Amino acid sequence: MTTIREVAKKAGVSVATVSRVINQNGYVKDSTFEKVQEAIKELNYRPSAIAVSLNNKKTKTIGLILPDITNPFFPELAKAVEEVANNYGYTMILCNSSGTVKNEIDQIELLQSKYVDGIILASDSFVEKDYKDVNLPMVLLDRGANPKNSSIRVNNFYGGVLATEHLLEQGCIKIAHLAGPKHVFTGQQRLEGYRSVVESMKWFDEKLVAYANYQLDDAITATKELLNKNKGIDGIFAGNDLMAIGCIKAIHSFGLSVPEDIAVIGFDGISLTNMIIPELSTIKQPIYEMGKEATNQIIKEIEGNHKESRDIEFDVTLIQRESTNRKRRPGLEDGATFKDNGNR
Amino acid sequence: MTTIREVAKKAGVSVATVSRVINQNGYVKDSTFEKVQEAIKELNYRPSAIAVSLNNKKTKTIGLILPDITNPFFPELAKAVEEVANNYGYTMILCNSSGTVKNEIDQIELLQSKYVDGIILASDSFVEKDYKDVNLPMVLLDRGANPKNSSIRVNNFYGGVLATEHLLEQGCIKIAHLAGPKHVFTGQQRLEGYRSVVESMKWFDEKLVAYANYQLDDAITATKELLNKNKGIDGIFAGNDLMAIGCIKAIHSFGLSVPEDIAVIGFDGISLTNMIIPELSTIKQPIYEMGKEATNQIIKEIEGNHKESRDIEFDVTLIQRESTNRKRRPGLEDGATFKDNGNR
DNA sequence: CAGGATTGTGAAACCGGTTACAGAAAGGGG
DNA sequence: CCCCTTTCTGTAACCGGTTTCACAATCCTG
Repeated sequence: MTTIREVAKKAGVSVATVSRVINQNGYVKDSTFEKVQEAIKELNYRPSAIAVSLNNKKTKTIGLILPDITNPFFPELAKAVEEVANNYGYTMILCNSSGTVKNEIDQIELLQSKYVDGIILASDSFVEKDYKDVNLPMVLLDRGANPKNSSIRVNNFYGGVLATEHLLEQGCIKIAHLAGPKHVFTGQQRLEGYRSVVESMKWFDEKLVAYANYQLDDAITATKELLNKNKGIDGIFAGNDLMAIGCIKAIHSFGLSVPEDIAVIGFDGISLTNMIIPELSTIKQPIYEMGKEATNQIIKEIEGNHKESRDIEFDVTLIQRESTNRKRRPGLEDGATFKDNGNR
Repeated sequence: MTTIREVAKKAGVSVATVSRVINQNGYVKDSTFEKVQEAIKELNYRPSAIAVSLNNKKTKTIGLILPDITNPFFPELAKAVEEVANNYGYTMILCNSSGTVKNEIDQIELLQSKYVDGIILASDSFVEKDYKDVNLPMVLLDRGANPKNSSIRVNNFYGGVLATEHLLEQGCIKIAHLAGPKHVFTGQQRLEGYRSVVESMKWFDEKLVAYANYQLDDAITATKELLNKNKGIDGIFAGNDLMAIGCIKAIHSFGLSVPEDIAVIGFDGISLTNMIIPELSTIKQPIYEMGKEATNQIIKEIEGNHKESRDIEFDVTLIQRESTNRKRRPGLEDGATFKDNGNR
């Protein structure tokens, strides 16, 4: 690798001048500028990002910590972060925390010692007391608010309301909720949304709430149990899309069908939802937007002099698809399956 | 941030001694060692990774370049890379190339100037002449071989054979192939595998091969076209799982069902395949293993003195699920749908 | 044309570590 | 007790840039 001193020698100037040419600051005579540029080109010189970082204490790198990149919610987020970061000349280090607080803390330590300029923490545990000595910009995604850090999230409570009311509108008269883990912020909020709608209804019963860990397999087990313990369930609001898919699989395993026997709605709006059959109704979060905004915010905090932290709440939207479509279109027999009649 | 000099002052020793304590090399008297350790603890000192890197020209960072993290094949790969890298004390920078060669080259340049120690290039374009002046370890994933770099891949040709033969065994008598993009290595190989099995058959016709870009939407369009142009197709081998899902959706839109009317098999073995209904048969690649091995190899090349590059080929396996299950179980009417009879 | 402002350039300190080297202290053998 | 190892520690150079400061050259103005 060529160094700035070699360039200086070749161009017959000092390293200071070369540095000025590279950063286009300070006074440099036109003819000198040319000479240096030429030397740079000839030697195929690129300044060492490390040496630069050692001076200005910026690495142009941000860390993204998330529970598990294989959870379909996160790739879209990661993509947004990476793209926006790249646009601003930053690169992104990705860390899977597996959702445990210990890993999260380790990852934060590691990122700090690698001198990332900021961290986006998209993990979901509640704990925050342990991050006390993180003194670099950090934005929180999908977590409880915190006076010190900016946070990005959606109105999970309202989403829960929306999902539940949608099932009611579709004529469901006994609606269960498959909630996310108890210690997870988003899961709690969505559950509260559901509860606020149904708790006054006469059919409501605490047994209609089950918990699972936001994963498919766990959701299948939990749904089977739910259906065994309760008679007459005709709608399920699942805490996320992955679990909604688990619901559907469990329902099918009982010989029932979706949405005819039981309508199912998820939460998140991952792209998976329109890949499965039946296509899944869901409460959509603007995932890409959230990642984009988180990245904008972290970069603003890194580069801005004033570090005003902000709380940004995005809206969720109901996406209605087949899995909750119980009001059949006129002209179709009840129970018939929809078909696009292609052009064959 | 505290520096090594502050620690030295606090412990009443020189920076050299502190450095010796940190790296546990050289001679240090026990009592001095203790003193220094104590000072380190008290000041909560962590050496700057940047300063260290400046000396030894290692950043303990590897870059992973892939076409698109939202393609479900890649998160699993990324996870493997990240986990193994972490185990060895490395962190991972993630880059989406969007599959274009220009971006790839830009990303490689960027990673080089950030002094990553090695790169895993999991992208799929053919071009390699442009990487001539990459002089740091690089392993190629799912690409054509290259004498200079190690490569990891599966036997895509054999996978194509396996998929096609499986459809034949299931009684299909006119099998189409929805191939990946023409310029992509894996797509070509899989197509060749298919072709080798069917080209001698009397029903074979070039019109049974369609191309799409490995994406869902594109696959839907291509499949519709395929079905319009050919009569009597009863089996489709899709170049990857995402396209297989597109196939199924297209088939449904024609009012046909899978696997009764048309059997469908994919390629990759992403976890999505057992989420959809019907569950998708596929040719499974050991994705996690591949990522793990790629990372092991890159670290070996980084840390090892000898840089023997290796070509590693993994085996693919046929996973049979509902989407190709045309040999009904005894006792079930033809055309009936399978149901687990839960315990309700 | 004198003298201040502006422009152009280089030497050297600095960022925060590692390490070669040299010298001091302690230990061991004759 | 002297001398030679071995153990211990500090000084200073170095990694590859940026930046301050001082000084030189040029320009402008009265």
